[in-house]
Amino acid sequence: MLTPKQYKLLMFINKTLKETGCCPSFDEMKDAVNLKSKSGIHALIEALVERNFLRKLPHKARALEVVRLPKLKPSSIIEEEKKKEEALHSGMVEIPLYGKIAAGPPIEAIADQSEQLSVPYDLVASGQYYALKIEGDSMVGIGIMDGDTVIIKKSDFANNGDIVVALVDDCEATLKQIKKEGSEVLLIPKNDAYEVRRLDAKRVKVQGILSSLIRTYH
Amino acid sequence: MLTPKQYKLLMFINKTLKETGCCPSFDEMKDAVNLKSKSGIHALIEALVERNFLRKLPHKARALEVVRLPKLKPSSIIEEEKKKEEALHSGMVEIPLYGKIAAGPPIEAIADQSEQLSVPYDLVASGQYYALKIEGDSMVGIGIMDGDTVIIKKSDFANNGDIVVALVDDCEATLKQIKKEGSEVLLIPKNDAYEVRRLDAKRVKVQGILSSLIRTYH
DNA sequence: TAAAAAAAGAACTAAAGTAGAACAAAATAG
DNA sequence: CTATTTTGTTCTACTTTAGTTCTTTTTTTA
Repeated sequence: MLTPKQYKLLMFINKTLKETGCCPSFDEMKDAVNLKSKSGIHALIEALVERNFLRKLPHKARALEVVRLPKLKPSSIIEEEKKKEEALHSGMVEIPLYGKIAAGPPIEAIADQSEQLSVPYDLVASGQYYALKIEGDSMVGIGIMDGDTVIIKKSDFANNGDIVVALVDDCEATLKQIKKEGSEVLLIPKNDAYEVRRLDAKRVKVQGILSSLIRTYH
Repeated sequence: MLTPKQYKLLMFINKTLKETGCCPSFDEMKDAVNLKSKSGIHALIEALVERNFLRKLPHKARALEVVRLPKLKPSSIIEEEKKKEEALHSGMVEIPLYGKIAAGPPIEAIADQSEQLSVPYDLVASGQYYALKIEGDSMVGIGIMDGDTVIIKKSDFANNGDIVVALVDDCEATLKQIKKEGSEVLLIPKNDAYEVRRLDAKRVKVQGILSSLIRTYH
């Protein structure tokens, strides 16, 4: 993806911006990556802008912004750092996309053909998560639309009022609001066209709690 | 992003604003950053406004507002968090979070604490984007709820049926479905409790098109 | 060893910073 | 409301700092 020099420069710019709040000049950068001329910096920056790692305000000095950081480090850099442990590195923002949910087969049944989905880190800060695509309109009353992607935090326990992934009779998974009443459980859709289901608690397993939602248009 | 002078001035303005509650004058600023003429302050402020760190209320004296501050971190923490940071932000890009939208002041006028927001790269692959927090329930009919974060693609043009950020009379920004009828424009809420507004096309400016939506629970 | 890529260097262009003054607009005092 | 003061804007001129472009040299590698 990036050459070692590009990577090193990008990291230096990012570090400087965060540490000092202001953007380094070309001369400062050339020292940081051990070049003796700033013409090389120019080429590196052009490459980083073209690859969408940096953005610069045209015709402005010291006006660079880091857009993103690379997913993969150049292999030479990795080897440099291999001494230091780097176990938790990749896969951090990737969570499994299990499939569709509403009425249908249990999510375990489709879990094997899962894709990975990138989500913002702050949505999945602690705990185990997975994603599901919503199918159907039983929850439109609280703004969960057909086609939305929901991010579910794994949990086998839920509080009254939580929106949960509920597995009924080990064969049907739905997203509903949950309410416990004695030995029974209510699964409450959020759409007047659907009816509340009242089930024996033994038949219902909570598989996770709704944590966030992502929707794309067009 | 910032030059050292710009940074120094921004910090001074921010500090003064927090300590005294009122905005320093140009003369006070020129002393604070060791200038002998306030023309330089003017240029610095223009640069900070252009870079979205400051906002000034037009035709007002001492009426500057700090929109955001560059994210700073002590170098020790940076080193410690470097690997983690990389993992967190891989595949993510930063886009500005301007503020709230619904019925109210124009988005330029809000954004008291415009932050940056991390979003998955594939949501904002091409084009310029910004984020807004939804305030109000005028769009619940299509699942856009109070408190949701929407990601808007910058555009001054929209097709019929698009959900857009519309600026009315340069002073009121809302998220609505747009429909053009001759020289008029309809702004269509998606909630029966609200009425469609029919306005002369000249009064309405499109500021962006709804691109995606993120919601977090709890 | 030749071709390609990276780096260095110099010359140039552009932007940022400095200063002062004249002026326009906003805030305030009377 | 008007006069006065405070504050902000604009202009010119200049210095310094920063960024771009080009050619030459060095290094890499096919």
